[in-house]
Amino acid sequence: MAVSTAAARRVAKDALFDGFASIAKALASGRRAEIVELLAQGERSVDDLAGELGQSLANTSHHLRTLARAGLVTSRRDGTHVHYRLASDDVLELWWAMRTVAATRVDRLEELASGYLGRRGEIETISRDELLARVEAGEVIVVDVRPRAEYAAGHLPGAVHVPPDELDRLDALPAGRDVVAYCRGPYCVYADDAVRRLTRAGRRALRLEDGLPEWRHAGGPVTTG
Amino acid sequence: MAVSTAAARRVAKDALFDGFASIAKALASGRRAEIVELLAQGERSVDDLAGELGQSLANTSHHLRTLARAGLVTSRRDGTHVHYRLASDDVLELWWAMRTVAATRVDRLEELASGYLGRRGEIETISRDELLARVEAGEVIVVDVRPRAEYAAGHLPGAVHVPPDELDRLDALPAGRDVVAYCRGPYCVYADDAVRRLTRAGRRALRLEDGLPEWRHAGGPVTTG
DNA sequence: TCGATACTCAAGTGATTGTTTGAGGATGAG
DNA sequence: CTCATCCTCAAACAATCACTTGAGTATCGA
Repeated sequence: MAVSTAAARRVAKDALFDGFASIAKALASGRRAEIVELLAQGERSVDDLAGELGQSLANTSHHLRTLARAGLVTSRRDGTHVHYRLASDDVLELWWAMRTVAATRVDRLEELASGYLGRRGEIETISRDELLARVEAGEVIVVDVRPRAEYAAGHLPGAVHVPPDELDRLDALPAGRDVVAYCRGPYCVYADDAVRRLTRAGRRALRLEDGLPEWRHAGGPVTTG
Repeated sequence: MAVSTAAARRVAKDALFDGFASIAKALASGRRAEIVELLAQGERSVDDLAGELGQSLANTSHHLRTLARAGLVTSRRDGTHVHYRLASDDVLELWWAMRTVAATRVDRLEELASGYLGRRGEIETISRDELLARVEAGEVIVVDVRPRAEYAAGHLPGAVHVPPDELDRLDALPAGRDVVAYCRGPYCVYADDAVRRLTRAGRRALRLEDGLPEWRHAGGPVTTG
């Protein structure tokens, strides 16, 4: 009797921890991690995501259903489109916790990051608090270099929008002030690309340490539309 | 050239996000999640963990090496024993973030939890702050119901140690004060077992909302030895 | 009603993973 | 040295997973 109770507890405990692990399973794919990072900017349709991921529609749909089954995303239908979004802010925090652990614990991560983002040594960064102060002092021009839909879904007040396929518009920014570019987050290339272009043109340019989702989550002011 | 650059970026981005996902992969097993929960109490030897998990030594070793390869745990040799421990507090926070998301987003989780822990409706809980206040007022007896090694590795100052295989020693606790039991964390049975036993015996007993690792991480006082 | 678009589903394939088994390496005791 | 203990490694199997292909469903506009 005591034996069977212990065995039953074992089975129940395994089932409970398999339940916890189901969350990690859902994130245990680079493609699904990319999806979460994209959905952190706001909701997206399936084929929008498929295009951004460079994956087939069917495969993207499959990944999204895996995330939905785990409870990490929800969907809503709008005509023929289905829009997916993160289920809650907890999911964002989990994703960020994962990113943090990866950055500090995975040996090859720095190498992988610079393989995608390029050498970052030359790129100057600025923290949220510093940026807030310099914005209020009117010292900087803030540039949002994310695609249109993401800018529309929310951006820093007063930010100039320069979508990534029109980076040449950076050349027309009024002179005299430093430029701070931001994008999706610390592992997004857009702001790096912008800062490199501006620096090459002889301007002082910096990138915000992290992206809009982190800014919003930290309670920073955000404008939509 | 622009095409090949875009394709190269795609490959590099996939590799980077596969790097992030490697962390989730390491946690994407109920057995490994149990290992992390156990290591949250302090370092443990391989066969100690194997016994606690109800898994073979070889399999436990294999899981530990998977966690080590992902950078989540480290090991040190002591004679014939190899002791594993969590690599950093970030790992703890990641595990807790995962637990939180699971609790709020996985539909079946409540059911799985009560399958292991039993109905918890009747068990009264107390928060960290409340407990600190009542301890300082001398109003409660605090009982640590974890196994010996974990108590030795750190416990609440003044806590009485009643290991889970000697729960009958609860009957000898001095009367007149409420009893607060704590154990490994919110998904550990030991404190529940203790509270149920005390309640059945007619005493007022509560369980601390979470366990020692959460207490320590929140800056609560901890005694070792 | 018809076609087009956006998405989901099912089946299949190659790759990866969890577990067991059995052998082998490292350490300490005698 | 030999033996026992603790742990790791390699091989092998079934189970699971990622992605593709092709078919099927839902919605909208004409």
